[in-house]
Amino acid sequence: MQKLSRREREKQNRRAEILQAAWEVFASKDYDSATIDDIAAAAELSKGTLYLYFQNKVDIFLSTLEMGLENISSIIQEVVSASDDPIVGLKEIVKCLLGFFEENLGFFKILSSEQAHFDIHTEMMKDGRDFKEHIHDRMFRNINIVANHIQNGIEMGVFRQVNSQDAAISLLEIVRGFAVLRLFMDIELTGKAESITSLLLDGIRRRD
Amino acid sequence: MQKLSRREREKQNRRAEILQAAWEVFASKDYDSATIDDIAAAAELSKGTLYLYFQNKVDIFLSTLEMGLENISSIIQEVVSASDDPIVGLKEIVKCLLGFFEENLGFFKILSSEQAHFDIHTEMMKDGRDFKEHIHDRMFRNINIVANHIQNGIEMGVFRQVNSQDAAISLLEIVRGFAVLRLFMDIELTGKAESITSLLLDGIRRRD
Amino acid sequence: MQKLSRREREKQNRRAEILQAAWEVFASKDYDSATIDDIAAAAELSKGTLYLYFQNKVDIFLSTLEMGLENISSIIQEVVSASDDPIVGLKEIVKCLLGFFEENLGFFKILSSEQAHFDIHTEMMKDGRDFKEHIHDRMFRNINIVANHIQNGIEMGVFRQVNSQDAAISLLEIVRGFAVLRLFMDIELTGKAESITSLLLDGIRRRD
Amino acid sequence: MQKLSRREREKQNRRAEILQAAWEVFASKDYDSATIDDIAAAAELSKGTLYLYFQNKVDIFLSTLEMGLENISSIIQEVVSASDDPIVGLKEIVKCLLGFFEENLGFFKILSSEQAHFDIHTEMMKDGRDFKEHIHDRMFRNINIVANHIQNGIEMGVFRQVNSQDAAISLLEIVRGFAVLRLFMDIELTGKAESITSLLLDGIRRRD
DNA sequence: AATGAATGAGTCTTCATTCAT
DNA sequence: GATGAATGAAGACTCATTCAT
Repeated sequence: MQKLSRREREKQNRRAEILQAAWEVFASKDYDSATIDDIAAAAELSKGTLYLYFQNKVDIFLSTLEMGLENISSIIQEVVSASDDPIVGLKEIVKCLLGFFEENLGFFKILSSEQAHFDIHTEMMKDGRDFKEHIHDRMFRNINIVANHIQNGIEMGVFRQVNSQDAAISLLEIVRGFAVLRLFMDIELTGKAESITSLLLDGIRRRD
Repeated sequence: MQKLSRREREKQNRRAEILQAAWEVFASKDYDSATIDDIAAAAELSKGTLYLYFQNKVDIFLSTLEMGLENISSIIQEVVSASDDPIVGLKEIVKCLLGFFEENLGFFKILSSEQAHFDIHTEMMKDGRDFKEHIHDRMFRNINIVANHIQNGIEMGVFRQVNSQDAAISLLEIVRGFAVLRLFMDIELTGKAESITSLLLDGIRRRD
Repeated sequence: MQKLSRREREKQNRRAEILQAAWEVFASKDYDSATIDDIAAAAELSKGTLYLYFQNKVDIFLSTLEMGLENISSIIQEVVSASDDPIVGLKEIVKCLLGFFEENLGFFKILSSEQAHFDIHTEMMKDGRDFKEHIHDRMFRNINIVANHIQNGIEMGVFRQVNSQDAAISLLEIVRGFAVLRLFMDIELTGKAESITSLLLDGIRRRD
Repeated sequence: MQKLSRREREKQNRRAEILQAAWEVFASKDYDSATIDDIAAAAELSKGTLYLYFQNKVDIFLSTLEMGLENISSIIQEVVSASDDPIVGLKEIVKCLLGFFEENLGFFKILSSEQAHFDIHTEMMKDGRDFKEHIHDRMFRNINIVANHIQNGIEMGVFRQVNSQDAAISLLEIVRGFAVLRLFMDIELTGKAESITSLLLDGIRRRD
């Protein structure tokens, strides 16, 4: 059992290595432009070997996506856990996400472009349905971490009685939106943190 | 000259027909999944005919996108023009956009998924550079119509001194974000108008 | 009948115009690279019109070739007729052919490249067989004009008893060969006349 | 290293097999008429496999040509090396070339028809320029082997002071020319050796 | 007679996937 | 477990030819 366990561990490591390679490839190319050969080359493995660890190309792709979503989760979770003040926490979330996207523009590109086509891709897998839900779960987990943070602020009396999930979605989408623009315009992403946070906290309506 | 003009008009009509067909196809499939045959079939024309009206597949795609962006422009512009009260106007913009996306979920899918890959796609065309800027212009036009509306509100003293372009981007991205969710969850998109507007206007911070 | 005859004449003229355009196109492109559109554009006519004067692409091509072969015939015939001295005449033939090829490198390219594939091309026409023989007749006419000139020289006792047709073929092929080289090397074609004539007249064996 | 060497050898063999198949296909069809499918079928391989050994169709074609030119080189070189007497050697060269073309009418067809279009074809390859020069080198190598033989004869005092390269070109083109005729007429190619050699050695001018 | 819009068969090329070694 | 040669289905694009106007 010890031996089997080591085997298992090695298998997991190899899988992680491949995903890391895939991450790099998908960061620079379209899903369709990226080839299995590209990934194999990046992983310094042969094409055939990839099929020992993944069902097919979609499997690799969705697993990469999953990994990315989990990374985001970790980051947000960490920030949330570290903050006592809901307002400071919110600012930190925005800042961290902007930073993460800035550093991982490539991956973020995938996330943005494929989000809307999950259904197509997941249908290409044998157990696609499960995978689809799995990815959705990951996405909602991110939303919910933020929503919980906001809910917490509401309960503490710092935030008003908004729909915390809607607010969380809004936050995440605004950040995503600026990151997309970053692909075209020469804006400094992290420089937008202030402006975004201000909008989220106080809106645009004037109070006398 | 009359005759020439008719020819020209017919050519434009045929082009529009093809774009309409392409719109339908791209609404249901990935850029890569959609084939020229699909579009030809939808347009009830032969493959070769498409190439009389467009350079290549990318040309068809980007032209479709352009058409969609112009549709959005018209809608926002119309709403903005019709409203005297900045706050009411803002509510209307959100409501209309949600409605448009609800009705054109397919197109919106394209917009979301390919936005991040414009550069790749535009590079595939001979005069791609021009096209790239062209599409970007269209995107920014949408942003600016909303930004101008907000700026107007600021000048009228109804909105506070926010960065109007950042606010416009936020508005558009929030709407887009909810539309993406609509693809997965069974939410009523237009029902979110109230919640979104409230957030945009007053933020989440509590005022006593 | 007068009217018909004018019609007929006009038809021939139009045909000739098209062939002239085709000549120019085939001079710069492969048979396969040259498109009907190219020829139509060069002739300043519409695609469809070409089909009123020719069966199909192969017909245009072979007719162009025929025209070219007839041009060569005329040139050689003229030189031969003008010369009394067989040796001077031979020199003139070589010089004129080199000049013609130099001026019509494009056409000569076609001649060289398609010569070997006549069979394939002629098979593509309904009455291809006739055409094939027709073209061959034209080729042999060229050979025979030169052969007759040589035969004449033999009978005059100026040339020795060689097989005059073989000699004619040799002459024509040497000229053709240098013209092919001209496509690659920077040689002055007409400058080779002396060298070629000398070889043809006296060979390479040394006489003491 | 032994194993690697075997791999390498097998790869070369497979390449050679494909070229052999291509040789046969190109012998019976135009460059454009011959399809990748034809070659794959002849090689008893799948289409895709060809692309593991060659960049594209042009690459296959030019490589086939290269092989053919090298075959000719070998033949001429062998004959030249074996002969002490320049005159006998010259006769042998003519005889051997006629024999080779007789046996390889198909290849010779390619050589003749595409010679004039090298430039077009080589431009279709990524490293086309190199290839172009490469093929030209091969062509001139053939010319030069013969030219050297003649030069040798001149130095031995057997041939007169002709331009040896021009003479070599003439020889090769005459042989080529007869081979073209062989495609149309029912002549026995090898039977022409005597006549050709006589012309080359002594020309057509009568000596008393 | 002239046009040129429409056609669709035909080809190269790519690439995910398999399987013998 | 790892390899990479072989496969073949699939798709963008071209262009000779037709035909309604």
